[in-house]
Amino acid sequence: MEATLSRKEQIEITATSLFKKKGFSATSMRDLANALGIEAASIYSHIKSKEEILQRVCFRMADEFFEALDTAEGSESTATDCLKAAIAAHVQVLTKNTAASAVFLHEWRHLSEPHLSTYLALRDKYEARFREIIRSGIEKGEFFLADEKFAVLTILSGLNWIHTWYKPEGKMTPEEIAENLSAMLLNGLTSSQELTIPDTLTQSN
Amino acid sequence: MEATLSRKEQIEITATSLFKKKGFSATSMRDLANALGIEAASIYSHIKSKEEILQRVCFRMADEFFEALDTAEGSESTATDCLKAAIAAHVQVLTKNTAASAVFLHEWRHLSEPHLSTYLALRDKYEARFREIIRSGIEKGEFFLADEKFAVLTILSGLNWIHTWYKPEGKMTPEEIAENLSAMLLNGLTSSQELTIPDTLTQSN
DNA sequence: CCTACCGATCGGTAGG
DNA sequence: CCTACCGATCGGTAGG
Repeated sequence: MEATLSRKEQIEITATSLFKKKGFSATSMRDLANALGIEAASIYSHIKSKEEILQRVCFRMADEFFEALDTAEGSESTATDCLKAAIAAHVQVLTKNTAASAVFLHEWRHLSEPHLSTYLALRDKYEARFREIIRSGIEKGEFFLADEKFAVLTILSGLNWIHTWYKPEGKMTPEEIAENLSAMLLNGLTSSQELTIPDTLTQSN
Repeated sequence: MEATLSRKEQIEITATSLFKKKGFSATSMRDLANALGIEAASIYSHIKSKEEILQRVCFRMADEFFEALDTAEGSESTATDCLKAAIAAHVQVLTKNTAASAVFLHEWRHLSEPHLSTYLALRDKYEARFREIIRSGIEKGEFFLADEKFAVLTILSGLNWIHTWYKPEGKMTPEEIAENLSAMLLNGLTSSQELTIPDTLTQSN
């Protein structure tokens, strides 16, 4: 599997993992070089700057989130099913690469302009898609709430902790995680639509 | 108001705000000195190290969260009311000081040992208190879910984005925010227990 | 991909 | 609270 990775891809993957663990600012190019087994100066034959790595990770992840959402929104009729599909799509992307997800969610503020503004605009566009799903659900009488923006941010925030503990070898599949989250967020704790989920989760931290 | 603050408190408050905006690692002592209008070396007459500031903020916030939870849990009978009170208490602490909350939630990983382990143990203890509320609610037939740990992390994650946009002069009070969040998390989007909340929120970012 | 190196900046100390 | 300064480390370049 690793044999087919270019040096540039290896650098990106290793950097992403370090950025997740220590944060972008606290990760030095010498840390990265050390993890790769080369000298710091050698990294610059493959990338232009430390920030370029961050940019590539952030915007690649943004692409993936939009692509997953496009597919999810395509075929659903009710707002409820559409939201469930959007949640499942979001969880799929988060679990597919937890390190890149963590960097996307937490390290974007170290982007310089104009990349920072681009990033924030993309994020707002993504949230707007969710807002529209909620709004249409309210209109159709499927959802009951006063404020779409508030609801969307609560939902996304309720999904975006998954990267902290998810491991592919854990007991829950991404599909099961998505179902569980949809059930909690759509029906709440007090609804009796219980789910059958293994009660042992992969430990966080 | 500011007149009664000691220099040490001024340093802590200014540092907290910078740590929130730029992150702990990307904030230099010269940034901090500049914001205070003094020389970097002068800061060290009041504090021992940069990390000491982070430690003080993190553990003071931990204290506040526990204290608020103690009060909340004191007087409630049903698990539902207890959870609502715990959510309201958590939101109160988050909104009382958004900068310190952001540092508490996101910068703790820059703590060195043994502080890091202490921090993680405290966080687990806090989460365990929520788990116990949920567990007792399941036992009493108030809540329906398969996994307390998963539920608690989703709930807390659904609350912990508030510091990114809350401003005291905004349209929603902390009490209204807490009610809104309790309604979403306990009843879900599909329940018709609608709330009357101003539909204009303080803008995020 | 390496050696050799750059200027800038880091957290922090000495001594007043 | 300041001046003066420390050794270490930073991101990055030159030249091979």
